[in-house]
Amino acid sequence: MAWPSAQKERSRLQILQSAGELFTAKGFDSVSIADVMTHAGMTHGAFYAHFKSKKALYVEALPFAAQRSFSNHQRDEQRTQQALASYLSEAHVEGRSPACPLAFLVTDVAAKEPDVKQAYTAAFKGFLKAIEHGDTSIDSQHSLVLSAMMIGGVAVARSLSDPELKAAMLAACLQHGEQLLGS
Amino acid sequence: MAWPSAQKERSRLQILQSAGELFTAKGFDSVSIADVMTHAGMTHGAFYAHFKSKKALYVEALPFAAQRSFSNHQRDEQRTQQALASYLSEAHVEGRSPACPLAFLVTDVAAKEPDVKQAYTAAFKGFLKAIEHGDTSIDSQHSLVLSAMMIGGVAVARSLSDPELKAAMLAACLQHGEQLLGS
DNA sequence: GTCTATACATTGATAGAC
DNA sequence: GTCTATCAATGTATAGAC
Repeated sequence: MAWPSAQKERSRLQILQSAGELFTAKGFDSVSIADVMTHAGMTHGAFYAHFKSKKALYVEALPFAAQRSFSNHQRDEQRTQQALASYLSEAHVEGRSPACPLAFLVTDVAAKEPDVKQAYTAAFKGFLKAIEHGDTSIDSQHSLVLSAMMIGGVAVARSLSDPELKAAMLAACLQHGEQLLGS
Repeated sequence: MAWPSAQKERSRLQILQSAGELFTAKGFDSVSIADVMTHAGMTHGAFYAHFKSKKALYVEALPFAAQRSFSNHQRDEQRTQQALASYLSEAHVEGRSPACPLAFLVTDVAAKEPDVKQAYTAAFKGFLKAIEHGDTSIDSQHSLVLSAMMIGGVAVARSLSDPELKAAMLAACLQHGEQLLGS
């Protein structure tokens, strides 16, 4: 068997990047393969030279987007407090910074096949590790609480039509999160 | 204009009930009108005598399902601690008790039209009120944190493939929630 | 490997009989 | 008001030319 050419690898990454953005922003079902491919600069026929199905793409795009989001919100190595504020910001909720699929796709994943849930679970464990290995000390129980509040806070904020309530939600979660990190 | 007959009203409620269950369990896009109508004991052609579109049904089914879930998890009037435990239970996550659309559909609503988000927002405000008007005292900031943690905890738990992590998540949120209610 | 074209299934919504 | 039948649109996946 031959290796994939460098060009093929580039196309593949383009597709993953495109899918990560679009799935996270609009949800799996609301994005067509044609959407993904157009946004990646190709036509939809080329898709199946890289992935065997739309679901297979989802399983790979989810951790890909998670990685991108993590390294963005946590860009200063391990400054956990900074990462918390960045995560619970309006910029994140509005999608102006690379969005976290753990928050944007929680519900989306729930009713899907086991391998999709496994991809989510793996990414979530990475999320927990990042919280626990930061520059502040937190036990595993509180890291679970913190993650639920961060993901829930962002997800709920995103679904609210009332701007003030949205802002209040993010502020309350941020403040409580700082408390959890400082205990 | 004439009133709706009692029979029409019954059919309408059947549809709302069916849609509430199915949308909450599988998400809006994964459920067809035919699914809803079959589950309601009718054929899909009859749908448009009651609602003008699938989206219009969503806007009505969401608060309908929320109401049903609330009164179930909070069946003993205002015993907030009990309601918390019921909400953060595996039975709820597995969908064995009437599921809360606020948790099961957070992500689903986010990318949809403003009126859908308004329906979600209204239901969420009801959720907050229920927390604040319970038998324990909690300020509005902590009720926001608690709601984010409850919704996030249930939503994340539902998307995890690892049973132990799922149980740990629910247990951690429950314990911290009791703490929040008792301060 | 990427393109255009198309097969095939699903589904939201409408039409007309009863 | 509910039924059966059907239209029109969308979207996954495949086929074949380049």
